[in-house]
Amino acid sequence: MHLTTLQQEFVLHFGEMGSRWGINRTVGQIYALLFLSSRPLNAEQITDGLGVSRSNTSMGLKELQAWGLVRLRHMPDDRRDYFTTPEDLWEITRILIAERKKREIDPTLTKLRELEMQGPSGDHYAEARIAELREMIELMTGFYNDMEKLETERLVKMMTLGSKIAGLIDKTGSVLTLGRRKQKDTENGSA
Amino acid sequence: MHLTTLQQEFVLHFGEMGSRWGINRTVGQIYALLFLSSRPLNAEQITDGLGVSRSNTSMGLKELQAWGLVRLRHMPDDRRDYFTTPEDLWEITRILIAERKKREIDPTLTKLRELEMQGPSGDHYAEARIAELREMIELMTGFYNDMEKLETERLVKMMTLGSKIAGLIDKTGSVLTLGRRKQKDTENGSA
DNA sequence: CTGCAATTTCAGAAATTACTGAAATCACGG
DNA sequence: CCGTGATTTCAGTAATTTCTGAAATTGCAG
Repeated sequence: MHLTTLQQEFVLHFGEMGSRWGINRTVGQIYALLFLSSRPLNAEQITDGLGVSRSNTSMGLKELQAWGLVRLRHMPDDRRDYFTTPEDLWEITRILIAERKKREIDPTLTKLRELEMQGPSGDHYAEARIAELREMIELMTGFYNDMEKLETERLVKMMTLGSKIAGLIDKTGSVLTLGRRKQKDTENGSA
Repeated sequence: MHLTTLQQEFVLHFGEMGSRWGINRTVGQIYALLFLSSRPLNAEQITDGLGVSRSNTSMGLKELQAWGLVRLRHMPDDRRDYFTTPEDLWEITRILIAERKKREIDPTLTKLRELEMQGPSGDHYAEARIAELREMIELMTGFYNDMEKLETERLVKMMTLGSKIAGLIDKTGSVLTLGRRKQKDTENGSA
């Protein structure tokens, strides 16, 4: 496996970023390599493409599979395992967000609820702060659940519209018409 | 500094989650302690509340200040530094998102642009994949920039509306009126 | 079964990251 | 200035995480 300069640089960058993203260098590199590869790769190709040990590759692939970021394929007349990343970037993004939520947020939400279940502690301020935090997380994860359900097409449209989308909502929470407004501007709302 | 059981548990949880959040245990614990504290704390109070070394506290506070998650206060007739977290959870959330974007996404976006600047590499597939990734990140960070500007009130409304917001957009990207629709349903759109 | 290639596991080594205590620096009041 | 308390720095150590090579396991073909 010879890597092009482009692949090299990309792979190294993902390796370096790995620690910030909560994965280790090898995992980042494996993912990067598969991401740029037009065909599935087997563990040995990855191993010598990256210059790491075979066992390290094995562990890295296992972790990527646990994240759902890498898939197993098989080739005719070859019993080795081949790996790919999902093609669709949106699918990848959804997976990433879902997994990070699961690992970084859900455990805390559970813990906060647990603490609230324990009843009065005498520390009113702390209790209030914990409740407030739980509520915010619930609001945000609720919103996430709604967005998660949307088809990609609609999400892309939303993102493209950007802040225009917020113009649709006034501060009371009612939805306003915007653009497409008929002749009479009389029935206006706030902004 | 004696911690209540509630504080203890919360602090320990944040310490454990720290590594998943890209901070170390002590930093997580310091933040947690300040978050639950109704009054500013000085470094010594933190140190013995958590049972870590004074120097560790100092480094942790420095990191939290670098994140913008902790603020310095001063008390009359006391030359020690006191620390608090911002009160407003939305402000905290904005800071967190902005900082994570800065650390986890911006460097990659820069790198991708850099790679594209290097011109043709002969690896069409990799080039296409990199361009595609850059475009998606640009779309998402662009959307983020728009959302970032909104007042909190509007954001909350948006999140509360949840998927209803997406109902406003049809797949062509035009904005539909929804609810508030006058008597004539004739001019309808898709959903 | 047996043999062999592919893969995984795992104990220890290597690398990285976090933490401490001692010394240095800072900053203010006298 | 000097002295004192507060804070930071930093070299060394401790703890944790990552990586390796060897051994174990898997699973398939003959």
